[in-house]
Amino acid sequence: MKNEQLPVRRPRVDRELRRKEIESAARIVFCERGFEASMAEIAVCAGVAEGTLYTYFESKKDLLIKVLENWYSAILHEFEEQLEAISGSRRKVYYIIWRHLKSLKDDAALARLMYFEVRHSNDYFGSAIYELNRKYTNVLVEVCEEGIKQGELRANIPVKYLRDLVFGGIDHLVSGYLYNNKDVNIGVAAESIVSLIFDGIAQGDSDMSSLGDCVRRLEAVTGQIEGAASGKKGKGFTVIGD
Amino acid sequence: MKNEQLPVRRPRVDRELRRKEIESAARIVFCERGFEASMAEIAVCAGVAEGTLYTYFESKKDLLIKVLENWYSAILHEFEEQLEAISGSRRKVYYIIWRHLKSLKDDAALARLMYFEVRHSNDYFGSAIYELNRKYTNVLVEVCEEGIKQGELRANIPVKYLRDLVFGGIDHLVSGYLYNNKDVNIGVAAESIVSLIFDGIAQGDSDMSSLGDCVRRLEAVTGQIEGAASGKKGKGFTVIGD
DNA sequence: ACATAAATTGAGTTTAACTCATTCACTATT
DNA sequence: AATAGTGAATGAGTTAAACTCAATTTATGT
Repeated sequence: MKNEQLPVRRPRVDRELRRKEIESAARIVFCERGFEASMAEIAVCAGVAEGTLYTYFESKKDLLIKVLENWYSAILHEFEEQLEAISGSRRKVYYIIWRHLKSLKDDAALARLMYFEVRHSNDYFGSAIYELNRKYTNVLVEVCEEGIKQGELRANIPVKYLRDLVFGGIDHLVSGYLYNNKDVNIGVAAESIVSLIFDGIAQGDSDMSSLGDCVRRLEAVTGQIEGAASGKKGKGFTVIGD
Repeated sequence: MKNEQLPVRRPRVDRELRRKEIESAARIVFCERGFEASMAEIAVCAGVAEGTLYTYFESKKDLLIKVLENWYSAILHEFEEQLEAISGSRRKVYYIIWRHLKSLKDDAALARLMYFEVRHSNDYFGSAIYELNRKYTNVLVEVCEEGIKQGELRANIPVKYLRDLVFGGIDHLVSGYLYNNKDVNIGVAAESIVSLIFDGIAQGDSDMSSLGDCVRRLEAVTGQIEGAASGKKGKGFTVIGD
């Protein structure tokens, strides 16, 4: 007869509790040592035998994916919540990009694992975390469609391509930084990307574009005022910059 | 010690020739079976013993990287050659994007290996193929800088970010297709990306709407100031700062 | 108390990359 | 032609870590 994981009826230590224990041990070990970390190490950190891990998770990769899932779904939650409070397509898009960059920066170790181990592995597509990621990136699509409806954005934007451009671009941008812990100024990065996306690179009407610049500068100034008023320090998030 | 039977055939060949033999055998096997392919299989295909592989290549990954290097440098060569014949920033950028997409489509198996196995592995950065890739993507940067000089493109483009956006975006776009052999219409994809990059997504057709947009933005900024004055703001995202 | 179910264990299995002492093909020297 | 020297080629053996499973321990229902 075989020992398989079954619906919990009579946990010695509550099964969900232990699962959480293992997940948080794994998070710690993975963050410290990357995917090189052995299951033995994780077992030690969680205070269980190696074999036990396999009664909770199918494989090492599976365990890693669960860890990243927890992380990601927390981000997604905050993400959707905050976005509601922001008005204007450009500001919304800016927030999406900025927040995404911030997540990657704040949890660089996890982002690194996501990027290097999961994102491009064969079992990523179709996984729960893939779906999470779709939902996450789709927020941009929704914001754009709303912007089109409001007349803030041109009607014929290939929205799906835009999504790939933005999130793929950020991946590409950040992966270099993730590798050797260089610092990214996420404010500058976000504004650069937004300006590319919104204004394009073609030489347009110079009056108009300088007006846009003017507005952006005003917004930056506003931020200074606001920051001073609310007494917030606000480390390094500049709307404009280069 | 235990080498008694020797049904061995051992042609001794020029070292560079044999290296090429192994590389092309590896290319075939990797393309067919992916990185799952074992060194034993590659050895059989190349008609040598497994150990021999290790006198030419440090590791399996090293061998794969060499295979991809050959592929990539051929692409790069054609790339630079063709580009000279094209005039106009937009047409050049279109070609870069289109040609890149075409390479990925034509050699999907290799692209897949590049994407899933090499691109995000730890020893990618600093490798020769990384340098090749830099050179490759830098062509876009050069084209843009030329376009700015010619006055075809706006002067203040954050060119590095543009590069990440384009190539990262394409990666992102294609990786989905690479996974399940869906078809991509590279013409449509290339044009969509070019239009995004050049024209942006902002509504900018008429002077009026552009001005209206500016006014709306200014109003929003004013609102920020007012909000700041009343001191009300959650922990959440503010347009500026955080 | 006892039987039973299930959680836990760690020694053992597996698998494939990688190593290295040895063999032997080839060349230069006599 | 014989011999020695060089280094390419070999494949059995090593290793390391993910994963398995029969046995063990512990909690619970009757």
